[in-house]
Amino acid sequence: MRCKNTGFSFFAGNVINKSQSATGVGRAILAERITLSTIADKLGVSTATVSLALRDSPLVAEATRERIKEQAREIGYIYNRRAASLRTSRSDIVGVLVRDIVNPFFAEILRSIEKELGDKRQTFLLCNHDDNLEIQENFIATLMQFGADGVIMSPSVGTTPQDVERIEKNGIPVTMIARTVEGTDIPSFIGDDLKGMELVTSHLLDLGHRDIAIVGGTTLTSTGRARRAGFEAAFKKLGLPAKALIDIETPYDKSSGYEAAKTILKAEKLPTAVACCSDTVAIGVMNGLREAGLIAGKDISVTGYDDIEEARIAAPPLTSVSDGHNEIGRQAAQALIAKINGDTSFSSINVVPPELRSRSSVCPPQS
Amino acid sequence: MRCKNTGFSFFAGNVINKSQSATGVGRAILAERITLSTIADKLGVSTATVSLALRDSPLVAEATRERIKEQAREIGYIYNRRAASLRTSRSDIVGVLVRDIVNPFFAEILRSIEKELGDKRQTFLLCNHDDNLEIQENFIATLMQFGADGVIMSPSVGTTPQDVERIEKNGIPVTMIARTVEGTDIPSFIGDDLKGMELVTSHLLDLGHRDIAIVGGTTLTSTGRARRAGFEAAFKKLGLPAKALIDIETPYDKSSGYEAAKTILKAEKLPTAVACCSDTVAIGVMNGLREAGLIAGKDISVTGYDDIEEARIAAPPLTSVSDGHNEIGRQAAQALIAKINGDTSFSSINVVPPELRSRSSVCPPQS
DNA sequence: GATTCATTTCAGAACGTTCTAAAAGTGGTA
DNA sequence: TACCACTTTTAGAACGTTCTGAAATGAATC
Repeated sequence: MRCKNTGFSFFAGNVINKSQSATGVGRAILAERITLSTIADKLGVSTATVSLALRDSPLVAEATRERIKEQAREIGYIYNRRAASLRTSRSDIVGVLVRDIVNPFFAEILRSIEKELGDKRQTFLLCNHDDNLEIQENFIATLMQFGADGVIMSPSVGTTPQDVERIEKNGIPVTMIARTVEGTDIPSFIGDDLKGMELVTSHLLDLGHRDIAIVGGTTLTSTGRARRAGFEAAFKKLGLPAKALIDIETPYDKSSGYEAAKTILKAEKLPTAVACCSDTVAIGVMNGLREAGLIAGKDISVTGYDDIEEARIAAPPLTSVSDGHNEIGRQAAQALIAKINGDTSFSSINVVPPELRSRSSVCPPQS
Repeated sequence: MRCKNTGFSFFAGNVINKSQSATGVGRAILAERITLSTIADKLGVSTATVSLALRDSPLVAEATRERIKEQAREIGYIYNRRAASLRTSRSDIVGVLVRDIVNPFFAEILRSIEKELGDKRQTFLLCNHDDNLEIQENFIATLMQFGADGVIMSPSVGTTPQDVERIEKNGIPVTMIARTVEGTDIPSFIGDDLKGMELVTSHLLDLGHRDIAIVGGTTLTSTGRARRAGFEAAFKKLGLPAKALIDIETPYDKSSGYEAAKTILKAEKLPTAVACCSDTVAIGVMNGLREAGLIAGKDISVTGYDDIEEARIAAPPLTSVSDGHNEIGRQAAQALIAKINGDTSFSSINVVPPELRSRSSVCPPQS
C-alpha cells in the first residue's frame, strides 16, 4: 500500500540544555522527550489536568492553569499534534490542489484562502497537480493518510465525479475553485467565464475588430470551453459569424503565450486583435509579438483574462477581465469551514460576476 | 500554548458503500473505520502480520502477504500516518520556508527540491515567510508539532543563530538555500553572489558604462550585501571609484522594479545601465522604463540576476547571471537526506559557481 | 452532622500503528 | 525421538494526546 519503506531512519535523541531555566542548574542533561506527563509529574497533577489547562479549559482552576502554563513554557514543552490528531480525528490540515502555484492566478487565490483560513490555525498541504491525474490522485491519498480536515481543489483535467466523491466518502469535505466537475454537487466557486469572455470580446468587436485570434486554455476544461463559448456569444450577439481567425490551445503560462505569438506571426492573415484566455498567456503573447516589432495597443490589440496584479504593470498595461479570484478563494474557504462544521446547505455552482478592466493594450484595428 | 481551540468540530462518521465488494453484499453499512485489525480479523491473522505485510517485509510469507494486500485493497484500507508517525517519530514531512513562492526564483528551486525528495515519499509543508520573523517562527513551531523530519529554509531577514539552532536542538535537521545565517554551522547552499554580480557588472563596465544604477535587494540580507560588494568589486578591479550612480533597495518582485524605474526616471542624471539584483526586479524595471519610452538594449541597458526561465522570453531577452538555483535546490535536498540519516560531515558554506548569460537587454552606453 | 450542589481533579481507556521478544511451525540431521 | 536451525507468526506494550465517567473537595443548606 502507501507505506513503502523509504530508507529513512531518524532518531530524535534530543539534548536539551537547561542552563537557562530559572533554577539555573546549568547542566546539559539528556532529555527524555517532554510530554504532558513530564509537566504533570513535576507539578503533581494528572495529565488530564495539564491537557485541559493548556487548552484554556474553564474546568481547571485559574491558579492551576497558570502554574501549568508557566512550567510548560519553562521546560520547552512542544505540543504533539500527531498524538492529538490520532485521538481526535481532527488534523487541522487542509489540502489545496491547484494546477500550478507558479501561476499568479492561483498564487493570488491561495493568498486569499490563506487569509481566510489562517486564523483558524489550519496548516496547508499544497499540491501542483499540473493537470496530471496521477499526481492528483497520489496527493489525495496522502491527504487521507494525514486525515485532512478538508480539501479545496481546482480539479485536474479529466477528474471524474467518482474521484471527488471518494474523498467525501472518506469524511473529507471538498470545495472547488475556478473549475468544476460536471456530475457532482460539490460546491464550486467560479467566475462567469462565458460572461467575462463575452465582455472583453464585445469590447474588441465594438472597436471594429473582426479578425480576432483566441489563445490559451483547452476545451478539455470547463473553463476553456466556457471562455470560448463567451467569445462566440459576443459575435452572435452582433449577428456576426462566430469564428475565431485562429484558435490556439495552450497551457496558461507565459512561455506558451510566447510560442503562440510565433505561430500567429506565421499565419497567412494576421489578426488585428488577440484575445487571450489568461493574463499570463497574454503577457507572453505581447512579448512574442514585440520581438517581431508589433507593439500591443499600437499595432495590434491584446487582451487577457483574470486581472492578476501584473496586468496593471505590464508594458503596456493589459486590458483584462477581473474574475474576482480573491473573492473566489475567500468564499471557497468559508464554505469549506461551514462544511467541516456540518453545514450542507450549499448550491453546487456559485458564480462571482466578472468585470472588464480596460487598459492600454487595446486600440482600434490597424491595417 | 499552541493548542487553541479553533471552534472546529469534525466527526468522521464515514459511510462506506460496500456494494462493489466481491462478495456483492450490496448494502450500505455504517462502517467502523477500517484499520489494520479489520483486515487482521477478517483473515484470522494478527495486526503485526498485517502491518509487516503491507510494508513488504520479507518476514511474512509470500502467500500471506498477497492475501493481506488483496483484502486491504478490497475493503479500501487507508494507511493512518498519524498513528504510524506517533509510534515511529518519523513523519515524512519536510518543511520548506522561502520568502515568497510567487517569486519564480524560489518556485524553480522548490521544483528541484520536489524532484529530489519526491521519490522519498516526503510531503512538503510550505511557508512563505515574507521576511517576517513572526510568520517564520509560527511556522517552525507548527513543524515541530507535526514532528517534521527536516527543514529546508531560506531564512527570513533577521533570523538569529539561536532561531535555527532551536530547530536542530529539537532533533530536526536543517539545511539552507540561497541565504545563510552568520554564526551557525548549518550547511548552506548558495550562489556566489559576489562573483556573480562582479561578472555582470564587469560586463557593463567593459562596454563602457560608468553611470550605473543598482536596484533590488537590501543590505539586511547576506545576499543583498554580497551582490552589492560584487558590484563594487568590478569597479575596483578596473581602478575606478566604486560608486553606484543610484542605489535603490527593494523587495525582489516586479512591482518593486516597476516603482524603482519611476524613481530612476526622476533622477537628475540618468544612468546608462541598471544592474538589478534579481530578474523579477529587472523585468519590472524594463516595463517601467518602457512606459517612458526607454527600451532596454537600445536606449539603456538592464541586467538581472538568477536567470529564471522568464529571462529568456522577456522582451527583450534579459542579460542575467545563472546562479545555478536548480543545483542549489538539489544539493540542499540531498544534504538534508544525509543529515536525516545521521551524516554530519557537511561544510557550512557550499558555493555553486555563477555564469553570465549574455542576451539583448544590454548595449553600449547611449547618450 | 448529614445532605446537596458546584467546582475541580483524576484514573484509565482509547486512537491505530510499529516494534520487541518470544512462540510456533517446518524440515533436516543425528 | 531429540535436537537444531530457520522461517513465519504473534501478544502486547508503547507512542502522547483527549475524553468519559467518576471521585475528591469545598461551600452552602437543611
